[in-house]
Amino acid sequence: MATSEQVAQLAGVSRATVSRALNGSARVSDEARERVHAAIAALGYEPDVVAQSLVRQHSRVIAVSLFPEDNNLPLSHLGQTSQYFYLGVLQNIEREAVALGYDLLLPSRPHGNSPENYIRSLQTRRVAGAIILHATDSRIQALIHAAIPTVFIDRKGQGGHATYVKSDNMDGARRATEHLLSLGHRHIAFLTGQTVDLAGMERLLGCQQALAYAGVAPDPGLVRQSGWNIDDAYEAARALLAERRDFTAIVAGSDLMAMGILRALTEHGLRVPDDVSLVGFDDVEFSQYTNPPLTTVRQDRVEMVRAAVHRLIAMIEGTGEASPLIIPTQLIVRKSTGPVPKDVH
Amino acid sequence: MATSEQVAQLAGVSRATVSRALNGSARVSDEARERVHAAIAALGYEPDVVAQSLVRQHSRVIAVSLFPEDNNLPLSHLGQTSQYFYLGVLQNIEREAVALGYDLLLPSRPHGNSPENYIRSLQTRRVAGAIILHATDSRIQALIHAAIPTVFIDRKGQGGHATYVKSDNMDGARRATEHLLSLGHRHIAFLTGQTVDLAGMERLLGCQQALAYAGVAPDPGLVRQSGWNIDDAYEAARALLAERRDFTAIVAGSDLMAMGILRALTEHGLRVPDDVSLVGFDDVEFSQYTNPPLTTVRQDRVEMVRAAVHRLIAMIEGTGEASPLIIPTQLIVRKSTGPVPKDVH
DNA sequence: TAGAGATATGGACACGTCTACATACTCGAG
DNA sequence: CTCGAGTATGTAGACGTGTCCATATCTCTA
Repeated sequence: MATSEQVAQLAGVSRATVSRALNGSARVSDEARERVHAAIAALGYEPDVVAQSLVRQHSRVIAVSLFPEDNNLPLSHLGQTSQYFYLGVLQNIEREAVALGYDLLLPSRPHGNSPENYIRSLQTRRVAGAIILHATDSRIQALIHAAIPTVFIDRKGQGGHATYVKSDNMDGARRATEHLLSLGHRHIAFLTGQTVDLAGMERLLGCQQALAYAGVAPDPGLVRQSGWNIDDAYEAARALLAERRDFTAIVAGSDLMAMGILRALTEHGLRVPDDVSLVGFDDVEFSQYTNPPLTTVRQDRVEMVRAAVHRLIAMIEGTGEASPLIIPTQLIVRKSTGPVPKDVH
Repeated sequence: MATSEQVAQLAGVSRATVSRALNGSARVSDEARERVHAAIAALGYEPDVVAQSLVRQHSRVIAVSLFPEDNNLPLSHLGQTSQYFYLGVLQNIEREAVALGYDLLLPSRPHGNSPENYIRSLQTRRVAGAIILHATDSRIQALIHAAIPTVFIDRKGQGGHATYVKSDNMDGARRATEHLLSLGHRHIAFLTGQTVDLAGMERLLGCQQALAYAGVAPDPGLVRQSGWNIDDAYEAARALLAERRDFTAIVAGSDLMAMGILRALTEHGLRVPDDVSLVGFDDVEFSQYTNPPLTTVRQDRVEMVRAAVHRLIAMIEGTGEASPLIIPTQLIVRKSTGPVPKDVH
């Protein structure tokens, strides 16, 4: 591990000149620059990132909060969307950040998970900014209050150094519902995760809005909440079926939930889409492999993450805008939706 | 952000005493220690991790290589096991590492993805060790050659500062095959991913070993390789079916591949398990939700990661053993396997 | 030719922490 | 009382880099 001192010695210049030749902060003669680069190549020198962070008072590191604050839940309970959503998000974050020369950090929290400790751990690591996927309201507030550039994904958090990027959940749910309405469905159930989660509430509202616009009276008995995972949705669907309610279509809060619902319907002897139509949300990779392939609302993960990373870096480097962004969704029609059956069961 | 200087001033001692009181490297009087801790509490002081890393010449940071070296492939082509395997792995790594006070880092590679550049980026960041999931042979060799403590997951890499943790792929495949043999199957096809991948080769060997032990002559025409993803397996299964070969059971190289195969079988009018039995590998969460639920070989991800992190930290801190570990697998019998049909199709 | 201005470079300090060494103090034994 | 051993603490350098400031060199003009 060569140091800039050794480079300077070999090149016959001072360390200051080496530093300038590398960072281009001031003018260096062509001759000196050439000698420095030759020495760097000869020694295989690379600047010590840690020392740079110390003297520059900040590092090119972005903290990522990918898992819930209390990372003790099984993955299947990760959160509002499916767990499988997040690996794709992380991969995209990695690709974008790495291309821009930023490291990703998942910091440890030696003193516990309180918002204050989380902030402090970011500060002592001289993190340049943070991308937050799961966060309680108190952590959101703490991050906004601290002067750390932050972008929230799928959470609304906005302030001096914070902004957010999210999908247009309401519009997506509206489109899913309109799709069902256009197929003739009038009795549409909505099974979602907790509406305390922003996405859950927005998707419910979008669904209700479409019904209202079409002049269909909403039936409160057809709206159910459960956990966002397969099992809970399965149970919720079974409960709904047991009540023998009148419906010909279901909008699910997520693709995973749709899979649980699909299973409950199949076990109950109902065919999809012949007897009941089903729409999911997310467009997880598996959705095209369910039986039947799932009609769903696609979230644009690539664009979501691209926008988040670029907004964060704009905030870090003080260039460009950091306004919130709502990303459009897209209805993907596959085989789980069809015309309303002639004889309502 | 308070510094140790300010703490020292408030406590009426020198910076050295503050440092000693925190790190316990030498004796400090009870009175001084108490005053220091009071000052720390009053100022909300926390040591600067960056400065510590610089002076200590190492940091409590573990680099994680989660994605393929060229992170430009779609997730569905991630590698030998399914992508969904890896989020679980990362979550477990996070939980273990964070509990032990280590940060996780996904380093950027400013100068490209060559093994040398990767090593160098780890060194300049003063990383304490690395956990590697995807790696080419050349990167494995480079890591072993560098003096960075490393644990490979599902790759065999061993040397001075490197060891590995992997599932017992051969035994798992053997068990899966024996399960089919015990159900009466004699014509068993094996569809796997590339056997250049260690796991692919081992699983193939395990399958063949079980056949040999049972005295069943292997049919080379029933062994196929494709990509590890759903689509490629689907195509491979279709090709196999088009050849009208004689088989009553299939062992798939992974659960994802099994899903593609399942689809091909279903489209071909074959029922699972009535006409053909099917076994997967991995026990991805979705496997219990396919139709029918998939019989598969479970890899113990939690134990795998726990062992990897603990081995790495043992190597970093110079305590404990760093021997390779082969983790047992477990056969999970669900509904995709059944007795051999009376009339072979 | 002298002086001004531009340009190139080196010296020295700073970032925040750890630690080897030196120093001051305490206490008991001879 | 003195000396030595043991304990507690302060001083000063080190880690590897960036950058301000001063200095040296060069070029051009009056």
